Amino acid sequence: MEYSFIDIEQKWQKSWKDNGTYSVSNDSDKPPFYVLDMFPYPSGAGLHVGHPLGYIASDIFSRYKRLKGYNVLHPMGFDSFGLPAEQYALETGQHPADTTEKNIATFKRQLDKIGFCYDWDREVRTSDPDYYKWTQWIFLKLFNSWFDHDLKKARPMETLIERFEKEGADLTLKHTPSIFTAKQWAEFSKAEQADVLMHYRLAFSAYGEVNWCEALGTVLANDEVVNGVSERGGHPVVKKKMRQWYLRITDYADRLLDGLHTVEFSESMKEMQRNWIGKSEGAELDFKVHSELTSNNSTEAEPKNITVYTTRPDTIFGVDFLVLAPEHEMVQQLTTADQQEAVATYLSYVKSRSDRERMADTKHITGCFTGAYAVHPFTENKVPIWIAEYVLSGYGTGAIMAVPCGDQRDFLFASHFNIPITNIIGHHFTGNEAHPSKEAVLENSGFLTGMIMRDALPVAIDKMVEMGIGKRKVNYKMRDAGFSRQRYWGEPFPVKWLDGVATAQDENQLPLTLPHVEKYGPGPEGEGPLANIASWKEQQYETSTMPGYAGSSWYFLRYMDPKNSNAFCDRKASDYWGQVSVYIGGTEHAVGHLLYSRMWTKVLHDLDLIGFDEPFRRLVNQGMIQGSSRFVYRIKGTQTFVSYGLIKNYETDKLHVDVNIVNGLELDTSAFKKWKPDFASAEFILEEDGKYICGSEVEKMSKSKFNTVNPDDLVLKYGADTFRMYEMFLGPLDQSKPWDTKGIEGVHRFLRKLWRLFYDEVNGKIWSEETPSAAELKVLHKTIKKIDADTEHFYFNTAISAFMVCVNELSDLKCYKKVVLEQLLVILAPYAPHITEELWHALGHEISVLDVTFPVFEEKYLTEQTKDYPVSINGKTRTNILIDLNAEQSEVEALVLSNEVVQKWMEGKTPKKIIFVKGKMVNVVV
RNA sequence: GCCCAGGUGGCGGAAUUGGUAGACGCAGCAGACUCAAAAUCUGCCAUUCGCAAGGAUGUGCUGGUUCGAUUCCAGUCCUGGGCACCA
Repeated sequence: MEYSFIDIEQKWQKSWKDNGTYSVSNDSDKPPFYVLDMFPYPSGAGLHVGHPLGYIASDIFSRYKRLKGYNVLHPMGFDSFGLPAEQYALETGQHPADTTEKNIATFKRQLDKIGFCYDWDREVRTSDPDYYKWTQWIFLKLFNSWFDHDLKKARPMETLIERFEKEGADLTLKHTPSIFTAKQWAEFSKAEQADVLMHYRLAFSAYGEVNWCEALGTVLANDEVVNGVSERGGHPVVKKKMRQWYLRITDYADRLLDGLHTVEFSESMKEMQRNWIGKSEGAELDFKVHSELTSNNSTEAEPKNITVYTTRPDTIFGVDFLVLAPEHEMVQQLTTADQQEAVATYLSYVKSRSDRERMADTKHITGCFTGAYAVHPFTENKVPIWIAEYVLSGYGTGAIMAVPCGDQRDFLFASHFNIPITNIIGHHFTGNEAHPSKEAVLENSGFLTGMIMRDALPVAIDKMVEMGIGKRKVNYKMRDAGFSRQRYWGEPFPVKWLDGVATAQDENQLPLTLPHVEKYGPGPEGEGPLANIASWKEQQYETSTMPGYAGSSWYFLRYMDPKNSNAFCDRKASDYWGQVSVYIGGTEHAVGHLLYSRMWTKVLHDLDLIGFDEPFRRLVNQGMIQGSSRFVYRIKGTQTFVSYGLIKNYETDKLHVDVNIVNGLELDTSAFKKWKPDFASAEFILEEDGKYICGSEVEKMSKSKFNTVNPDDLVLKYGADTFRMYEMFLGPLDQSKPWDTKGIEGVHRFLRKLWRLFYDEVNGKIWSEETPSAAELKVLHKTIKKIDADTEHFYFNTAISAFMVCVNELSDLKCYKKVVLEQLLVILAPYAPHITEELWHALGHEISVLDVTFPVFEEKYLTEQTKDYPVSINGKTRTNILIDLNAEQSEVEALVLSNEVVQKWMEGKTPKKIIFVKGKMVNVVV
């Protein structure tokens, strides 16, 4: 009897569906276990082999936990708001809702073929009004909450208003724009009060910079800006200030850091989040602007101080200049008359540069002197004030004190502009490069001279505080998260602008549904497409929409109670399931999505809406499946293609070619001619052996690079079980690897070989009721042990090789015994659910192999008496000697030294030392 | 530029706690079965010297620690991911 995977897979997929095998109840005696995938954005290109990698892993794990006796929640849904659907709408005029619907249908059909155990009754879609009603509802919670720094938690705005009514605000209250008394508060106008409150709301509105493209009249995503111009049309892009919504995630910075101690994320993942949050401790320090300036710019009465942020106040005596971010608010005021023109030129240059360019391009040192000077607070020397793009306005105070002898960027800047460098660390500073250290002894440093820098740090701060020119300051690299987009395909804000005051809508009126628009282009003044709708504008609704991450910041909660129309998630449901037990997804979400969803969870927890404040107990990262692109080389201006080995002789253009018409590196030239009409008349210059060899490169898998492989084709040809196991067999889950279909045959052969343990071509059924031998039980239990441990740790590639070893060994032993085989089926079921279900029922079982218990490994079958010890002389293995496992050092030494090979290598010398590690090895040192 | 990860045969990878480098699989080679093919089975398969026995070299590169290093440390090169409006 043949292994006909197509029939088997169809049969069981239908059976599981009909019997509701995967439906999950919130009411069970079993302990809950929640396995979650990062839900996909349903792109128009459909699923490629990269998508299922994590889904297969989570599916295996879910089934494994089910066999281990858990009630497993394993849902799937779609992150269906987003930019690509809108861009597609712009190009084709098709409504994003329609294309999204279509794409989701394709995704679901493709996912189902792979045999995942999702409970589709719990599916969520972020673009569904029944879903985004609750996204808007949570937004209102954020809007109506503030972060109480005394209690370190979010509280309703009413509590803050009460406080203002009773006590007003003093400087101890973070964020307050001014100090006021209770009486003054009462006298504020509504707009003034709203303005103060806006400084506290967790979702707030403020002005911020966006990528502005004048020619397109629209705001662009970073992704849409390539080399400083718009991707569409290649128009110039500049930064522009616009009113935006933000989430006050910075208030949660410390809790986001602390929370990392309570979760199982990889150390590198935690490290990335810590670096993103970027907590640093230092000081803010005021520099007086030199009085010369007042005479130059006499209109300004009093020169302000420049406040810099530094993590190294100990290096204060090494300050040779100050640098302001070009966007710093004091730049205009500081610039002297003769520097006006130079500064203006520099500012227009900076406006065209992205933050990324500004940080990455350290080879070109740019900057401009303002003409102004500050006064050093201790030496009273004149310190020139510069502006430069390497100082970013968003970090610290947007101004730094430059210490060239200790900071490499400052050093390069000083060298480039010939600014004299003060040395405060003696011989540590060579004059060729900066010496960034905290261990050097300070010289030439006034009251700090003679101290080690590390010790001088607090002394310096104390002195600055005492003089009233500085204070300790904790700083975060993380900024508040931009939360609005001038786009159509996202959640509308349930907010109206009444007399310039953002006014939250009543939650009973939710959802505020996304209205239909005629065109998807921008509104006037760079507003979103919603601004083109007269009725929307008349009602004074906010015209921007929420960003992609809004819906994905809480979807894991909705799965617990997906149909609830009275709450985002019933408290009983979230208390039953609790945190996500294991969350699986790519590291590309390391900082964005994970931080946002962690923040939302903390807010919901603070407001007592859920019982946990970290969403994900354990995080498993899968690597990216990369595409292996192939290239052909066309001689410029012709239809002649040159094989890779010969391209040096010609001037060629490099073109992507479909990987599916290339075998290894050899192009199928006739398939190539048929591939695109343009190439029908293609001619080739071939290698000596008559082949056309393609170039290759590893890149992101994408339709435009013609390097995608569709899982449907593979499932059709080899079956879902083979496909699932092959994806897992490729390598460690967390490692990125290029896709190569070549090896899939091996896994398919393995499943057929498994099949032949049950069925013989001639005799049909061959399994027996015989009692297994010790050797057979050893093979079985060795495998159970390995599979159990590897599955728990997501080491699926080694688990699969253990299955292969097991089936190879059972075949060699001609073991067709039911007792052994049925246990093998159970442990294999998570990996290959279809074939195991088929064989399990063939063995006579009525219930599904999903609902049995994972076999228990028993040590007694594995115990060994002896070991074939590797014996090395001076660390080089020379021979193996079979020794009793219980043998002690002295016995072993005697056995080893009497060995012929050992004696030969010892060349008659006496051993200095014999190292014996029980159960491992012996090493003789001569 | 900054942050994170990775670099082992022709290829994907294994060695999970410092202890026999190359498990398992692909590709390849030789053979068995077959009229033939497919399927299946058996053997070989890091490089190099050697008829062989056996030896030397070998985990990106340069050093270090150790009886012993793919594994630990320092430096360096290369590749991939992220860097705040792609998701």
